[in-house]
Formats: sequence, C-alpha cells, structure tokens
Amino acid sequence: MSRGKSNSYSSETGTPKAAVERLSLYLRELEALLESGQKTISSHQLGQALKITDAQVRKDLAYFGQFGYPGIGYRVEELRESLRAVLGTDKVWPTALVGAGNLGRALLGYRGFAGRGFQVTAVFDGDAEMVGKKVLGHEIHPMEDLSRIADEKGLVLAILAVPAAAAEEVASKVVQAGIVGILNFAPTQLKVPDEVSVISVDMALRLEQLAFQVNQRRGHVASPSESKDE
Amino acid sequence: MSRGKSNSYSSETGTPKAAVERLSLYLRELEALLESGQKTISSHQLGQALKITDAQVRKDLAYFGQFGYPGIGYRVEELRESLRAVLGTDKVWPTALVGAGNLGRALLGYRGFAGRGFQVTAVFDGDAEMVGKKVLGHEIHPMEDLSRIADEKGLVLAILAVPAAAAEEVASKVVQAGIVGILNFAPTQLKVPDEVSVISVDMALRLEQLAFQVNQRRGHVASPSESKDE
DNA sequence: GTATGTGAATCTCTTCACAGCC
DNA sequence: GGCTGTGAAGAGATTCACATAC
Repeated sequence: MSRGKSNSYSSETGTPKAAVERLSLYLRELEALLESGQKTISSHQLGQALKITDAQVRKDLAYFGQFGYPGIGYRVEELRESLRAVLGTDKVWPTALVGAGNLGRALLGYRGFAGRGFQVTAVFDGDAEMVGKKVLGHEIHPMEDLSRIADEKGLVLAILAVPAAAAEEVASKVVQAGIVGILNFAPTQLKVPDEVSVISVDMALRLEQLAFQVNQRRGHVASPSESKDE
Repeated sequence: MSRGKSNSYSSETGTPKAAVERLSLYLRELEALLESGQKTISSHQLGQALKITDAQVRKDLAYFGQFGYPGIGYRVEELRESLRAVLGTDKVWPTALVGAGNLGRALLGYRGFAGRGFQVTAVFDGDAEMVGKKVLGHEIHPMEDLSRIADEKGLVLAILAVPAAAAEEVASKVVQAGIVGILNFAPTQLKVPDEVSVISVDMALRLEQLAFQVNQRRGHVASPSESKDE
C-alpha cells in the first residue's frame, strides 16, 4: 500500500464523526487536484479549499494513518488512494434502489453515485403498476424478488426512495434480504438491527434549517409572505 | 403569543447548530402526536422517540423560550406553533427551483416541501431546450428572467438542482436576483456573500459515509466485490 | 409524585504550538 | 526555509443533578 507506515485506524474509538465527513470532502478536492495535475498539497492549502484550519486537516488525516511528508505535504495521488481505501470507495458496492418514483429515477441517473463505486444493480418497487417497466435500462422488480436477487447479485447497500409511510416496512424487508447499509431518503427514523448502518438524507429538514437561518437574519419580523393560517 | 413568558431567543449566540437540527425533528414528532390526539408530552417521551436524553430535549427547547409546564410537560399544539414560528415554517417561503432535470423534477413533486410552507413558485433552467416546456404544471423559464420574476413574485429561497460544473455560476445569478437562502444539491462548496445562507444536501457524500460505516464493520478486509482497477 | 429549566460537571471536538523531519 | 504529527489547551456540546413549580 504505497508508502510504509502504519494505517492502523482501529476506529470505533475516538474518530470524530465530523472528521469522517470531511474525509469525503478531502477526497473530492484531491480528485480535482489530480485533474489539474498538481502533485502535492499542504494541509494549509487543502484547508483553504474547504475553509477549515490546517491543523484540522492534519488531525483528521492522522486519525487514519501517516500520509504526509514533512517539508513536502501530501502526495495527491497517494493520499487519494489511501482515502478511497479508508472510505471504501475503491471497491464496487452493489446497490439496490428501492422506490422507482420521481426521486428514485432521479437518483438512478445521478452521476455522483455511479462514478464512485456505487453501482445500482437492481431496482425494486412495491407498486404493481411499476413492476416490469424499465427505467434508464433497469427493469423494475417486485419487492417479493428482493431476497432472491440480493443473493444472486450480492447486493450490499440499498437506497430507499419511498414515501415515509412505507419506509419502515421496506427497511425491514431490505434487512431481511441481507442488506447491511441503507441510504434513507424518507423523513423517518428507521428501526433496524444494530449491525445494519443507516444514513439519512433528510431534504425537508435541510430546507427547514435554511428557513431558520434566513428567519434569524431578518430579525424575525420581516418580509416573507406574513400569511398566517393556511 | 400563546402563553406569556420570554421567547427572546436572541440566537446568534450560543445555540448549538445541532440543536436547531433537532428542532425540526421535534416538530415532526409533534405533528405526529397531534394526529394521534395526544395533548401533552414530556421531555422524556419526546426524547425516546428520537433516541436522545430528556435533558437534551429540555436544553434544546430552552434555547428558544420557556415552553414547558412543570409537572405537566409540553402542550403539543402550543409547542408545535412555537417551533414553527422559530423555524419560520409558519410563513410561506416563495421558492425558486433552478434546474429542471431529473432531480429538479423530483424535488418539484416532493411532498415534504410543499406541505411545509416551501412553495415552489417558479422554475428555471439554463438549457434552451427545456425553456418553455411545462413540468408538473410549472412553466420552465430561462435564467435571464430570474431577476425579473424574483422581483415580481418576491422569491426568497432557491433550490439548486444543477450539475456541479454549473453550480457556482448559477449561485451567483441567484444571489444577484436577490435570493437570500440557497438549498444546494450540487457537490460543491458555493462562494456567496455573507448575508446569503447556504445549506447543502450532499447525497454522494452521504453515500460515502455509509460505505465507510459498512467498511468498518467488515473488519476492513471483507466481501464487497474486491475488484480493484478502473 | 411528576416534570421543567438551568448551573456545574463531563465529554467531545477543534485549535494552538512546537518538536522533529525534509 | 517549509511542513507534518501530536500532546496540551481551549471551545463547544451533552449529561447530571437539583431547585423550583404544578
């Protein structure tokens, strides 16, 4: 694995959750740097790109290994590979998409995913109307086939793009089928066994956070349609 | 405003960012409780629903006012109204959608938004092909019309569902048009003036976080297609 | 008895500052 | 000179525990 040195990020201990999030951002920046042909980068430069301190960058990376060279900085290509290995994006993750509605279809075509090892390998929908149709080249399967196909194709992750009301039930089926990681787009807090990871993308919540911030700025008694009732 | 007491959440100071996020979750839980007809709820119960401690719930709420009744708990209806006022979801926020591709169209139809005061009032796209067409009853306008329409309709927020490469430019146009809050779906860190709020929904990043978590579980030398190259 | 609101204690994360290396 | 990795200090967030109120 490139340069020697440790790499024993035992994790589980100590690593701030936020640090792992920044890892993704570092990786993204490194990919851009690769494009631009830059060979090395310092923690200071990397920090500037993400508006964080250089110390933060070094600490974050140090949680996962010794990647830098004193006096030089980090080798872009090498650090990229290391971070990909840490995040797991150096592997292919066979992924199921559950829910072929508007959002599901949008996610199916979303670049960001395919380009990063997240290969949507099968699409499912609970609606009988949908089953059998094709979206972007993928046939839509009924939920009943989930377990079988999950076995056949070795599905590991699932993207849940279903209505909130259905999310809980779908999640349990997905878990039954042996999926170990769920990306949940429903505004619900899923109940799953401990050994299954869930990450949620809560779009409505984010929009509310935005409203809050803007609301604060406006001194709390300002312009947006001051309509009451509804 | 309902019961007396302060309500002077001066904010800007002290309020943990995470507390504001939980506010949205409390609100969601309260809406569900309203449905079920429950009149009051304790910090303990509310905490259980979101898997956090009762002390956390009380601290969070206390940042924004005095909403509780010792011995009783919180009145569901009243707390709901208070939180809506704090978050700003008691008002209507005229919102622009920029980018009418797959994701944009999905967001346009997304319940979660419309049901919460976020009314998409105008749709824009930079692609001449798109302009003039209708999506879900909304005509797609060219970017050139953004400023004019923003003025006419009093647009306050914008949802950016455009490719990463276009995001920066679109953001500056949106800011030019007087938008003060941006919900950004592109995996880019936008540069905007201080007086504009940006909240990002980074779906690819979230999926990577999921991969990381699963990767950790598997002891770091396990099953997902151990393919290398490409 | 029940339950809130809040200072104090604890835990977690970030920044500082510097030894060590190129 | 420039830069990393890291212990120690500082900031921030969460939990404890209790005075107060119903």
